[in-house]
Amino acid sequence: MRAKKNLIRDGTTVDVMVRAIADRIVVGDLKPGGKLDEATLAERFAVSRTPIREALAQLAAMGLVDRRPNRGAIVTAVSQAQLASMFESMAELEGICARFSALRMTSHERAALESGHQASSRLVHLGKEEEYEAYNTEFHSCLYRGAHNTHVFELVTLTRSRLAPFRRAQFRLSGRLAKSWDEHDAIVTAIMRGDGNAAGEAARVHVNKVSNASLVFVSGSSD
Amino acid sequence: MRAKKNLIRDGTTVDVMVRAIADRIVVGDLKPGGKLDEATLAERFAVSRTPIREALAQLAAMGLVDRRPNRGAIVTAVSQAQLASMFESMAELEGICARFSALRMTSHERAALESGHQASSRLVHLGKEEEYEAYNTEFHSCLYRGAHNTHVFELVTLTRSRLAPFRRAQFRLSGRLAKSWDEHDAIVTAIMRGDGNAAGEAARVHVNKVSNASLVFVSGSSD
DNA sequence: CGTTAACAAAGTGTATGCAATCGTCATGCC
DNA sequence: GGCATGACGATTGCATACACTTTGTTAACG
Repeated sequence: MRAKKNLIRDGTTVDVMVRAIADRIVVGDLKPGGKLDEATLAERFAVSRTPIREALAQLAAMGLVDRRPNRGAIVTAVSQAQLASMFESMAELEGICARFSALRMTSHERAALESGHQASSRLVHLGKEEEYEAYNTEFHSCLYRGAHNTHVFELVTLTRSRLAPFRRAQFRLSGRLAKSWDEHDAIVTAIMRGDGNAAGEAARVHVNKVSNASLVFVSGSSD
Repeated sequence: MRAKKNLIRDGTTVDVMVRAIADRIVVGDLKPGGKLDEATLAERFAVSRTPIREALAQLAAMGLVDRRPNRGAIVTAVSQAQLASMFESMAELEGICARFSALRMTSHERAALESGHQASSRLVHLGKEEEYEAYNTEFHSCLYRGAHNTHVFELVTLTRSRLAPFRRAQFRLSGRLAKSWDEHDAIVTAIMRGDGNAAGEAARVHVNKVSNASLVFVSGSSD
């Protein structure tokens, strides 16, 4: 009876709701500061309030929504300062991952990283923004995994997911694609040399560039 | 006030449950791998299953419990490797905080940090472990706040809370108190000089020492 | 006319009931 | 005798109902 929905039924209904609501927030259907009415959401997704409540609790734990006791949930309004702090954190975390990757990646991981990186240059020359963005995600994931530190992986994944809505449009900036590749190249090169500090620094520089590119859009669109 | 029940009602019942269950886990009443039966917990705390469920969801988001669909929740069993990765993360995060603190602390924050640090030397000479541990917490909190980065603050606070159960006994090691103070001193000195890199390095060294001291106990007590 | 208090409506928080799912045990077949 | 399959029990997951808190509005009093 439940496996008939058009939604993918990976896990429990709560999980589906979490992703559904998170998507709405990320897409922009639900704006920062907007109230999240439990009954309305329940009706909209044709479920009861209980899974909605649990989903909101999880989203609150993720930081996507704010939940005041007895006063409902609202979409977290991230200030410019908070956003900047998150990007800064991201740069630091990626720096850590890159440094650890340079010191700890297995030969197999190194090979995969470099081959993917070299292959991605094709996407740059062809100007395939969408595909490059997909590869870019994979590239960074490689770094996170290569650090061989489960907790850092968690932290960096969490931060990245929170920043996802704001990172979307950065590749629209002219020349950003090629610059991104060059920055990746610096990271890969340092990792291949086993130079942890250089890799970390390169990664920090890279993310800071991305941050600036992204903040341009946000500052233009937000209040 | 709303405190008509015998229980202290700080916030919502769910919050109380979260803290209560988390306490049980931290204290050791609930051992890693132990099953968390919703009905049992509900009866034990004299509430219904609903707030227990929400509490478990939050605890799962915090990482203290694992929740398999339809199979209940169990206390997260942290492996030695995971624990090491968390301590390592902690060292990196504290390093970041110390570096930022060196560059960004206000004069008022610097003064508070140094005066507290100097005052703590008295606790070391008197061998007041309990009080020093309390001060130690405050010392590190100063660093977290001094970094002036809300997201890093969140991450480091989260990690610290997860490590709390394992950090408990470290000050029992002989001479750890004095060594801890010396390490603090190196951090404070670097921050006062405004030397970010030195402060970060000193903080990393410090936390790594703490990690080793703590892992000694864990390895001795765990499987 | 402004301020405050009380009431009403809306929405969250909690409790309980029912359905679906998973684990276990027993029985039958290979 | 061992393994697979089916049924039963236990526990989780979801839905609904009710109680309490909050907030906005209105009316009365200063």
